[in-house]
Amino acid sequence: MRESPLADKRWKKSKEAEIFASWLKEKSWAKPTVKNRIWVVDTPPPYPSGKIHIGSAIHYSQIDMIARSWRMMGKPVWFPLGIDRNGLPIESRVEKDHKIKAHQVEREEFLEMCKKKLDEYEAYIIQTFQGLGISMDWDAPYRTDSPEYRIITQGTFIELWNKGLIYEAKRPNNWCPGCRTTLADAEIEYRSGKTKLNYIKFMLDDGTYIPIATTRPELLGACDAIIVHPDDDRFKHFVGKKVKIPLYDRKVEVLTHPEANPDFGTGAMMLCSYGDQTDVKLFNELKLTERLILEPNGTLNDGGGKYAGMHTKKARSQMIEDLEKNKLLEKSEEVEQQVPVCWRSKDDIEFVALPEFYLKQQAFIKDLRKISDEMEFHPQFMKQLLIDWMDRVSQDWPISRRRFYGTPIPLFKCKEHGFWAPESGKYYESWKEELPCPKCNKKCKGDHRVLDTWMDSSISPLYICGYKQDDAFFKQTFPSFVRPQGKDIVRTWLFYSLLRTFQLTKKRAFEHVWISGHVVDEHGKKMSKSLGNILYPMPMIEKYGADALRFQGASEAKLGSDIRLSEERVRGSGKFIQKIYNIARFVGMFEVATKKPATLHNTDKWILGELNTVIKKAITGYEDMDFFVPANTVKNFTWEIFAAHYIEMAKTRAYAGDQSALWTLNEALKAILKLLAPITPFVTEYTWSKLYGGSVHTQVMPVAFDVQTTKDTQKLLAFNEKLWSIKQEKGISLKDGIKAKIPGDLEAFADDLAAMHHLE
RNA sequence: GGGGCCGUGGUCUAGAUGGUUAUGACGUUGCCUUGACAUGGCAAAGGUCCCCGGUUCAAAUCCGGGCGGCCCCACCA
Repeated sequence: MRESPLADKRWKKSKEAEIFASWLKEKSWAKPTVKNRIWVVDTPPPYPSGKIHIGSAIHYSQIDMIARSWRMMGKPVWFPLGIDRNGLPIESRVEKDHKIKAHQVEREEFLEMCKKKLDEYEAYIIQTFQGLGISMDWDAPYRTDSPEYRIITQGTFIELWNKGLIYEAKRPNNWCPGCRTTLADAEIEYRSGKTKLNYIKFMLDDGTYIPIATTRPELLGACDAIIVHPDDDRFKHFVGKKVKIPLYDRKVEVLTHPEANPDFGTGAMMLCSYGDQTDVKLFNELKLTERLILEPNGTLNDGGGKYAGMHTKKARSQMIEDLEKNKLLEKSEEVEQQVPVCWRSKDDIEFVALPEFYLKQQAFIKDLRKISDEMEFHPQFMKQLLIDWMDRVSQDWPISRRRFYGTPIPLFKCKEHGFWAPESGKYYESWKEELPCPKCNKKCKGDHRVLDTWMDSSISPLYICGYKQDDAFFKQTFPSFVRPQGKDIVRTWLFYSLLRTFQLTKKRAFEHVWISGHVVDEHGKKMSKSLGNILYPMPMIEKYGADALRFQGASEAKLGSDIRLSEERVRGSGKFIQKIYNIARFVGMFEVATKKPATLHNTDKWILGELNTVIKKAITGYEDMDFFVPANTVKNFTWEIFAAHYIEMAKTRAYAGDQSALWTLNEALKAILKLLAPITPFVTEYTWSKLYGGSVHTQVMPVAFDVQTTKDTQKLLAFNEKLWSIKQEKGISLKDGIKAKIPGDLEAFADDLAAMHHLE
């Protein structure tokens, strides 16, 4: 017996910060210096938005569990931190905060404002992540807006440009009026809402009319044809005739096309440039005259006639009113509609044709499908999200954005020779640079546009592996070990990363892809401002500790399922953290027995046998990166069997100094601490270092003990519970003596059971 | 319209390859300061495992159909 090295009666959460500080000081997670394979985690670079959702906190904690557990399985893991700093949200933030519009100030000045804001938000991310105990390489964070990173982004652009995989084209595309930029299909979401389907009369000269149904009357000014189905007898006599566009003086022809569904609306539809993708397709197919009546800010231009200057929504209501006045509106009915919106600003998407750069992707789908089969998905079923998206890619990727805070497009335009790319390996701020044309030596202006931010984030697996920076490191690391990410960005980050990596290397980007679900509230509802159910990580950490939050994140749901979270649940997990501490405190009361005794007591053999099963199951879980398995397996064993039954049985021998009991207590505790270390890094580190010295995180995962797993567990538990129950019925204390017979098949544990229950 | 996931006590949840009293948490009730732990321990109450049919000696677990929920995808104006 001795004073337990764990003097405090309770686990103090304030220890977490001290422990983290010492990890930082020792640079515990620096880039491995080994000669062979290095296991690189392609961390999702968080975007500094000023807030951190508790879902992100759980998400990154789980990714940390991947890094920690694989380190403890003997792999040299590098877990870098990246910060995703390019893109629109920061621009909107700055515009709001300073009450300006980006194009109203000098570009240089605007960029500086964005950078300052990003730095501020970034510090908050780092503070939160460190509070969570995340074991990233804190000395070498990369930033996607740094010149070093942008050199690589631009370098890969130039490489693909030179290969002929990037081209410029003017075609109607998704346009976000709020963000004033073209968007890729992957950046579009759909919002369901009610809208009016208006039945409008297109008059013929003879006073008859053809009715068409539309949800977008504001585009009448861009109408260039009416179509009806070829087999639709109702409109046969209209085909080939000219009808007058309501509210406008122009006439358009009635054509036939199978795209018109006789069962929808009136069966006749108008084609306008551009109401939706169908319009885009048919304008092209029928060679109609394009009229672009929408301005980039979402208002109508002169093509809108007297509605010029109005925003589409205003124009719509005004025109409906005018149609009604002129008796050109048959009726309006409410319909349910899926409206495409911008995934960032949630503005309604318009279709606008502007010259943009495109990266070829359709031609690579076949190869990417093959590549997908070479990667292991955790969980397996998430692979379907990727396959589904690839099956639906219908056009090339528009990659240029008419914004400011992004990687400048490294292209220069010669009036005579067109666009050309400079040498890679240098950072080009093209929008303010001029270079001589390589053909005619005339000064060329750089392009003013920037790249879609997915163009830079999608090369993270290449960047961190040292692509075009450190060939030796690249050989040790590529393809990277694992891509962890949320399911919501499969069609963007995952798909684009695979595409870009394949185009540049002809290889898969990752060995493993790990995809997690969302964190939702305790009833499975999405956390949102309007529901008032949002939780933030820092208050939770301060109240219950990072270990409690992390354990909750690991034990609540299987990999890929949504994780339910509430303060109640986190508090519940905190109890288990305390339990671990109490068990360690108990074991610490005895001198550490490091020498294995020649023979082990049957009770000790039994618990080690049970522990063997737990070790095997937990490690299988870690290999599959599913922390639900180790978290719950180890917790149940530790609490329900090891603490509740084994410790009580072995206690008397422990106090008597029995070496078999003491050795077993220590070895079992060590195994438990190691198995839990990736999930609850703080309490395990503290107790391990106090009892055994050093860090639990540099240990390797436990291996099975040399004992047979017995079938005694259920019988032992039943016997103990029976006696506890009897004592309760009799109203006597647990320490009181009782007469009872030990069943024959528990004879091997007779002495421990007799001592535990005070059998007479 | 297509696809995915799912439907287990008041609430939430576990349950490869079908097998005796269906797991755990939170909550509820009762007892207990037992030489780690009262922010604890022990015990107890509480379930038609969504419904119908099938396969089987045996189904929460497999198959078919239905009902319901969540999510993703999709150009029906």
